[in-house]
Amino acid sequence: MNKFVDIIHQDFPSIKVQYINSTLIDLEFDFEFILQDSTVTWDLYIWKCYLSKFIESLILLIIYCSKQAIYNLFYIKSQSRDVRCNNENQHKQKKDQGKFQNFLLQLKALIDSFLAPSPEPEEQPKAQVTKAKKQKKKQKDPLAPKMPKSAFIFYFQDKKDKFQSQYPDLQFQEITKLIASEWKDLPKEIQQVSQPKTKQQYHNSAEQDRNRYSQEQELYQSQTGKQPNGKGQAKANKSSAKKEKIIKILDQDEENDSFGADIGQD
DNA sequence: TACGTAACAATGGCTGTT
DNA sequence: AACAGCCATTGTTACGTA
Repeated sequence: MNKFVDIIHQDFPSIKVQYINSTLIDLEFDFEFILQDSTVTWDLYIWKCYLSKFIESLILLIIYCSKQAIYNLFYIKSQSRDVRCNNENQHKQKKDQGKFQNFLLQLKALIDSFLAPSPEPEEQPKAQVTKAKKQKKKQKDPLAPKMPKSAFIFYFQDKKDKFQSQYPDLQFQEITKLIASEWKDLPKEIQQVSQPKTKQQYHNSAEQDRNRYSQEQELYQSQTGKQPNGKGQAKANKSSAKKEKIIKILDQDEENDSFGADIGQD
């Protein structure tokens, strides 16, 4: 809360901040405080700058304050005050001020709708989801073929022992994080000829396992008398086609890399 | 049919339940 | 004591919904 107030003071020194209690604050300011700064040329750019600052502060407000505090913010007491500015800019300033007021009114409407009583979150769906998960787990046929291992899983199996011996005190979850981190950095190593195994090789292993899964799935379906799942199969085919497309694009990108300078000169 | 999301693949240690 | 489930990750598959 204090951080928010500090930022409000810094960005909007004309705003008076008053605590009502530990969670509610009352803000009082007039729209014309911005216009008081005679050094500012009042154009749309500056207006946008102030607006972005204001929105930034609003976001902080949402983080630090309760909904009620946000509501209080928009009970703004606008005071009429003489604006010391050039006559030629006065009309534009009033117009921009109107825009700003409209913005605040729209924002207030938004906040009002946000604050409208919403139905209490029902815990029942969550329980149903959990139950559904358990039911689905129970329904899994032990004779059904195991799902194919992904490239990451192959990499995980390959690196697990190395990381465990290297960091014997680390918990397994932490080791998993390390392996995942190294997996993300792996593409950089693809270009190194000396690298024993590249990411592509793990993807190849995964591709082989997918083929294994397809064959076992067909066999399983013929043995159990179940009709092939058209939807799942179609999706799998689509996924495979999508992957091939991505690989093609990547290959194309590699080829284009040598012409990158030409592309950049559009 | 497209999209979103849960489940699952591997792994070992830990925790909770029976 | 034995067993089940969770954690942590990425990538793929299965399934439900609009």
